[in-house]
Amino acid sequence: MVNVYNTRTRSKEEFVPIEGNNVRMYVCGPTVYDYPHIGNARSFAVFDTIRRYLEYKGYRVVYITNFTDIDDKMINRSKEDGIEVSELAAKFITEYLTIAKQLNLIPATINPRATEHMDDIIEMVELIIKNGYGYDVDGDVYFNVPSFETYGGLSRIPMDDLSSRARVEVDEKKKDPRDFILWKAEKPGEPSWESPWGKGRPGWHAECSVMGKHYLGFPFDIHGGGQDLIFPHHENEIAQSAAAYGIETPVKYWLHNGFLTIDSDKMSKSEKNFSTAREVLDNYDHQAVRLYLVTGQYRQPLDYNDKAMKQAIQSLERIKNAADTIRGRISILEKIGSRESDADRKLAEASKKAREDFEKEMDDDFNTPGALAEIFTLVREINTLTKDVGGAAVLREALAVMIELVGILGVNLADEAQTGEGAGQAAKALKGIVDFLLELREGARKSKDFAKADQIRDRLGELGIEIADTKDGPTWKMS
RNA sequence: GGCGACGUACCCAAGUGGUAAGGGAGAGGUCUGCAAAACCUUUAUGCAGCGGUUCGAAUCCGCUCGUCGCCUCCA
Repeated sequence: MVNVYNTRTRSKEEFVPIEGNNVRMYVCGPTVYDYPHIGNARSFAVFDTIRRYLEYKGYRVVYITNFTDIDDKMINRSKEDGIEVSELAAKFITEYLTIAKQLNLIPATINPRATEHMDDIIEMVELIIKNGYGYDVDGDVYFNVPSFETYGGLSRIPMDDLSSRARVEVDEKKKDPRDFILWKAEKPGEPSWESPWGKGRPGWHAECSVMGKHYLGFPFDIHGGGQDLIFPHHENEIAQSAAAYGIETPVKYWLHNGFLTIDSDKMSKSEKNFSTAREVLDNYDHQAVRLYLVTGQYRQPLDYNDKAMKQAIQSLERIKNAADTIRGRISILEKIGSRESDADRKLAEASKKAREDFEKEMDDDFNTPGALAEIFTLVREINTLTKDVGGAAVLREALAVMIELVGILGVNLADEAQTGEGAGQAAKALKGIVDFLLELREGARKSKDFAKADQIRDRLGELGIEIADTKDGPTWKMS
């Protein structure tokens, strides 16, 4: 049983999909006007992990994450750069997809774009007007907040409080200072679409409501995004969707991830205080970055700094070493044959327990640090027991569990270099050659010719083949 | 001003009523020709502070201090 913290109710709730085993999930995607920063990457990684875990639990997940490719920021940036809005969008969509791949995100079921859904957006605005929640003034269409009684339900901002804060640019056209714009009348030189109110473009994040409805239907199960989207973005989204389609609760569970900070300050584009995902991924191992992003529970703030990254690198290394230890032992067993012992039973037990404990942590609102701790417990068991395990099947099972659990966190251990187990004639030959050299080296070591032994190890090391001596003989791996 | 989050060892970070997970770093040790890895021991009588409730609190309540966020484009 999975429990999730629902922002709407401010409490943990048992996760029960609306429809059987199917989970419909929408995560706010990037506005493609600039390079995503590492904080954006956290959001991507967090929701990817949530998705992976739900799939692991046997749910069938439809996962939608959008590209917002038309809004003020898009227009402003395209003017600055002197390129078309569509060109700008194409550039950063490519960038996003590259980062997504490097972070090992499972591709979304669909990545819809706002500009592909103009008809739907216009239809929604029409419905809002028709239902008495919106009005048109000279080509601008506003949502009338006071007419929507439950406004503020998600962010829990009292209506009165909102009305007293008409401080920034009071728009004379608005009936009420709290009203927000749904459709903006065309300005010269900006992209626009035909509508019943004249040429124009969407104002707020209408696309999220529209695409959520289009691909998932209301109500759907999970809507995710960063905490900064709670107000006004998601508050408005609920109001729009409810007002247009008459659905009281368009989304069952609202999940919001905490911020990633830099030196304890919020990362923010407007403050020029951020690192782009690109810089980070160029500087550090991709898998380590991914692991780092889930070292904190997703709702808590997470600080980004060199030290945190170094720790993630160490953690990843420890996990990889354990996997290599098993692989090395398997290859040794191929030579010396099996000889089962008490350790076999213990390791089998540890694998089973690791899976159970991992699930217990993840069931509790996706507690990734706790889940990671359970993985490390298994790592310790592996490191302690493997040298005495005699059955390859037990080792393979432990390795499979490791790979699967770590995989939920987005780290791919399966593709790691294996000790010559790869298919193909070249791989076979390589394995034979290295094994032969190791035999020679063992001979040298026996006759205390350490100079020669070290020479072999050093030369292989230069070629990217690392040797490790164990009690039952040497193992090697590609580094 | 309104709303909210947080404060756990040198660092990161779980735990939310039953007597402090895990990782990193440090120290000591084991193994080892050396190396790498690994293993063992060790590092918070205490969880911002002060009160209260309780047989029992890091966990609940109150107050204080501190940090941060949202309320305006932002994951």
